[in-house]
Amino acid sequence: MVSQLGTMNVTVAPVDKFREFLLTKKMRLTPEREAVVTAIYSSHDHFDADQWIDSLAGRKGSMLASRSTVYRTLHLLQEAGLIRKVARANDREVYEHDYGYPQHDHLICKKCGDMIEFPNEMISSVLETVAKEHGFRMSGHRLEVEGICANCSRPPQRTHRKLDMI
Amino acid sequence: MVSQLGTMNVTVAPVDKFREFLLTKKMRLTPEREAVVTAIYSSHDHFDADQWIDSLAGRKGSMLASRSTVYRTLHLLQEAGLIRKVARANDREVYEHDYGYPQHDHLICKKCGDMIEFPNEMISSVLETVAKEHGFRMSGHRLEVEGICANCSRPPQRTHRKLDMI
DNA sequence: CTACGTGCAAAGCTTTTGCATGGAA
DNA sequence: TTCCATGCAAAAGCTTTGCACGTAG
Repeated sequence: MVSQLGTMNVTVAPVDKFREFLLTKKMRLTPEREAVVTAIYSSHDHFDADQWIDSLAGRKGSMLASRSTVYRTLHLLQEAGLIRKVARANDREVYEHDYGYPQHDHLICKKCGDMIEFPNEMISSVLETVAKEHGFRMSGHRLEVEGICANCSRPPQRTHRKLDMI
Repeated sequence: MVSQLGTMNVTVAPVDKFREFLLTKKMRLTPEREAVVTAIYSSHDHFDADQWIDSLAGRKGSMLASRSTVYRTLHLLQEAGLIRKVARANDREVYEHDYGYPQHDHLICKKCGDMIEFPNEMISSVLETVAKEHGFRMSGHRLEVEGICANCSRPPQRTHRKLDMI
């Protein structure tokens, strides 16, 4: 059957893929692990551990997963190929979905911190060539392009407020 | 006059460039800062903070620069464009010279940790195109290609010892 | 005399780990 | 019963920072 997740070009939902992965390691898809996966796949934004710790372990009464479990699950999800580290911001690892979405890298604005995705077929093919030349078995890459985004490099021109006519 | 540093294609020695940079910030090239620069530029290997802390702050009697100073100087050297972060290994930032050497990126073996440099003109030009398309003012990039190096991917074939014939 | 620098030690932060408890098979 | 998992709290480990003292100009 086909996935009901419109934008994704996969047939197996992330949670299911994760379950499969866990099976191969004799591990279980616990409610906690499921909560983490669900949370992470509820949106396609970049994220770091803390975000989910806040929302999953934050509320005292109804904890969905503890800090430790979030971290532990993040590792598992990486192994499973469901997420990957894309950058490092504020001393935290930044992750993103790595399943069901086209390959891309990021332009990172060092002023506003915005991360702009761009497709990386060109780069991948260059890297494959390079790797082959070196007898290097490439398994992945991480490319952070640093600079100032269009918005932030606009001249002083005060940040558009309601009324912009003097 | 021309640099006496054979392999480098610069006319101003690193230390001097650093001094110039410091001047623009009303800072001084202290003996400690000089020691750090000298140490770092004594070889072209990749390095992390700890390496220099060990060798500069290690000996009790004759400390050349303290832990704090090494870290502080590393930041300055980055600002000055003399070094750059290239990767992250063992939870430490890995730096390399970023002055007087041709642009390149790295293939990083996740087995032995070896870092293989390769020229990146192709990649840079792709990135410049991409950046332009997004009105992004690129100032640099960091590319880590992960995989297994030729050496490590060779079949079991025991690591060549002295006698390799049975 | 004033501003810049340094070393020391303590603090900061994210991420990891040890341990006792709890639950699925 | 036997593992696999979790939460809590403490530990780890790199890097940063506050502070008091020195010292170049």
